Parts: sequence; C-alpha cells; structure tokens
Amino acid sequence: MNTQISQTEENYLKAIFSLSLSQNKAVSTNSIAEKLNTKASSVTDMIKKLSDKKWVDYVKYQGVFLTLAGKKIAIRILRKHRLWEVFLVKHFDFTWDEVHEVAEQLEHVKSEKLTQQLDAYLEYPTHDPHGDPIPDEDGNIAHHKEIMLSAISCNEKCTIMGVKDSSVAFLKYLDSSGIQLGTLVEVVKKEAFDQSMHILFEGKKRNISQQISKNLFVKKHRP
Amino acid sequence: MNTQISQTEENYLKAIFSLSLSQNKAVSTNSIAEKLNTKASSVTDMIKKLSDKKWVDYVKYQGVFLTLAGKKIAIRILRKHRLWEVFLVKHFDFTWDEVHEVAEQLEHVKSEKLTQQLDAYLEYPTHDPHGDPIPDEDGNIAHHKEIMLSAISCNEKCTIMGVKDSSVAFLKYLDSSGIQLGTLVEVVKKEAFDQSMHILFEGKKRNISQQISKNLFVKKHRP
DNA sequence: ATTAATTTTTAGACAACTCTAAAAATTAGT
DNA sequence: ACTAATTTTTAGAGTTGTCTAAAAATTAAT
Repeated sequence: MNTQISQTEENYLKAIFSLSLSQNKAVSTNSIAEKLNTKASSVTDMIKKLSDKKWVDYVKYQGVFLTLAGKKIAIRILRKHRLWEVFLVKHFDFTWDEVHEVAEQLEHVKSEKLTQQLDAYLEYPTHDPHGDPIPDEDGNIAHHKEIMLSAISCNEKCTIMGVKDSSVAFLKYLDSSGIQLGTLVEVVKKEAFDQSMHILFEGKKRNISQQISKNLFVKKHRP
Repeated sequence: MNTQISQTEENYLKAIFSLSLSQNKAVSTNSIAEKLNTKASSVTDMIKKLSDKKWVDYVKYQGVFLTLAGKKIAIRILRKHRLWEVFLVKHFDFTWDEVHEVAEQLEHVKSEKLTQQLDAYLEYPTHDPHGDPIPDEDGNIAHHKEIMLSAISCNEKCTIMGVKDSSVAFLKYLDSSGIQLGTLVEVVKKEAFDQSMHILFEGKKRNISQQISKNLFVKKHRP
C-alpha cells in the first residue's frame, strides 16, 4: 500500500470533513460526489482506499466518518488553504472572491516549514478573508459563527463576521453592496411575506433577500 | 486530446529545456530519463504525447527539440520556480539548499496573477538564490554565467556569481566554507597534479578541489 | 408489508503515467 | 564493413482515478 497521500485523497478528506461539520450523521456517498463534482461510483472506490488507509470508518451503504487520523489531515489542509487565502489578500492584492481557486492549489504544497513560516509571516491570523476560522498548529478550530443575519430581530444591531456561501457570485454581490467583514448592520424592518429585510449600514439603507441574510454570519451587539 | 497541461508534462518540458541548454543537439531519451529518475520507455511514451501536442519536435531514435510553444511553457515554469526560490529565501527564512524541493511544488501552481504579484512583491529580481537568471514575463533570460572558477588564473580576482551544481550537499559545503554569491575570491596557487586551487577570500585561505572550482560561476575582475 | 423510488455498490472499461522484458535501430570498435 | 555494445522503441502489464450501466441494498410511500 502506498503510504504517501495524493492530492485527490486530500481533497476527498477535506470534502468529507466539511460535510461532517453540518451534521452528525455519517457522510453519504452522494453528498461527497456532489461536492467534488464526480460520480457516486468514483466516490465508493475512493472511500474504500481511504478506509484501507484508516482515514475513514466505512460501513457499506451507511456512509463514512473521518477517523482521528483522517480529521487531522483534513484540518491540516484546511489550515493551509485559509492561511494562503489570508496571504493572497493581504500581500498579493487578491480579492476575497479570487483567492479560493489559487488556495485550492497552494493547500497541497507539502512543507512543514512553509506552513509555519506562512503562519508567522501573517502574524498568526485567526480568520480567513471570508471570516472562517483558521485551525492552529494542533488542529484546534475556533467556532463562533452560529448566528445568521436572518435571525436578527428588528432594531437590533450586529457585525458581519463571515459568509456561509463563499461563491464568487455571492462575494461579488456583497462587494457591490458595500458589505464587508466587520460592517456594522442594523435591522430596520423585516417583510413577513418573503423574509427579506431592510438594513442600515454606513448610513446606507438596503433591502436584502432571505437568501442573502441566511448566508451572513453575524455577532449580535449587546442590547 | 486533453488541452490542459499536467504537472508531469510540465516537468518533462522543463527537463528537456534544461538539457537543451548545455548542448545544441537533440535531447536524447536516456538523458531525459536520467534527469527525471524514470525509465527510457516511459520517456518515449511521454515524448509521443508532447509531440502530439506540438511542444516538441520528435524524430524516432533521434531525440527531441522543444518547439517554440514548448520552450515558452518550460521558461514560464522556470520563471515561477526561481521566483518562488527568491521569495522563500527572502521572506520565509529558507536557506539556498532548502528551496528547491518546495519550489518544485510551487512552480506548478497555475495563476497568472499569482506569478505577477510574486514578481512585483520581490521587486522584479533578476537572479535566484543560486545565481541563476530569472526569465522575464516575455521569456527573455539573461545569460552571463560562462566562466568557471576553475578557469581563473593565478593571482586573478573574481566574484562568485552562481553555482552549476545546486545539490543540497554542494550548497551545504559552500555554506560551511563561507562561500556565498558575491564573495570576492583571489586565486593564489593552482596544483598541477590534481587541479586543486588555493584561494583567498575574506582574509581566509582555503584549498578547493577541481570538483568545487568547476561548479562555481564567477565574474572576472578587470586586471 | 409490499411495491416504488432512491442511493449505493459492483463490473467492466478507459486515460494518464509508470514499469519490465524483448525487439529494433543506431553507434562504436576493430 | 561487420560485429558488438548501446540506445531507443514496442509490447504487455500495473496503478490511480475516473466513468457508464447494471445490480443490490436501503428508504419512502401507500
């Protein structure tokens, strides 16, 4: 058995990790296939390989869980991905909607020293440009992104902390609206019929659909 | 036919380019195999693929030449490799014997913007940490590294400009000897029987074998 | 509880890249 | 020029990762 990990294997572990965060059931074959734009049969094949390498626990027809070893690898890649994103935005003039594609490549570069130096160079950032937490060297991830803007009540104030959907389209929409991480937002009014909300930020008023408000993580201000 | 270039293809083009620099004959199958630590039969297969894609001119049993398109790709990768080497040494505390392995990975990251930003960030460097010239955006490469230290006569002075052998072992030997790029060296005496030479630099005297002096590029000082 | 719909797995095949062993072509030696 | 040595190519096969189509298992629906 090959002991070295391939980029493909890394991508599978990362996908499984990401899917396992939003649920506490086993991760299904189909959901992995969808996430990786591949076919269920390919996923089954790969799962067997990952299972042989003890990176996932697999029961036929029941989906997979990451083992501790698998989770460790996934988090290490996630860490590299997010560190590179910070780097690209901070030093290479990339916008938050441009970084993902390049970080997807950079995350697979194997060098302990490179990752450590990157981390130090950026002065140990805790969050990437989308507000997602960066795991530390031991794999600990800060989790605080529970509240969505959609859950904020009328007249309450909050700060934009992160995006759930980090697609290029959504990020560009936010840019064009002037919404950034750290933006202070006040909910002025909520429409009952479509859950859209009127918000106030930086003196501007704007109506945003539920699709938007459900994809923005916020920190509530104490009342 | 797949239009996207693979990392393997990139590595073959790079190897062929590098081999073609030290000769003006066609590059032989065996030399490529040796360079890439693979077998001649694998090389033949890949050469056919590269030939189909019009990146090399190939005549059976006669070896290959890079086409213009092939050369362009090879130079682009070389450029990225050397830019990353500069970056790692300058900003990430890597030594000149550590950079190669990581740059071998980073050179395959595909992003025009990344390369351009990297170049700008480093303020358009002309040489990598081993003294090798960095191709510019149009693929032009400065060539000036013709003279080896071994060709310098007694009592002549010169400056170390680059290394021919950039293996970890050689680079570490140079570090331990205190020889760096830019070091001013005077040839004191040459031993006829083994071509070793006595050199003087930074007040230190040292005897170096021909193997060493044949792997150091120098710039002669005007007499 | 049995059928229907969905999900997952298997079987067989293909593309990229690699290898070993044998055949073919080239080059070198006398 | 002819044999010997070397280089290169071909043939056949293995690995990784992918796919389609069909079979098997699970889940949902009545």
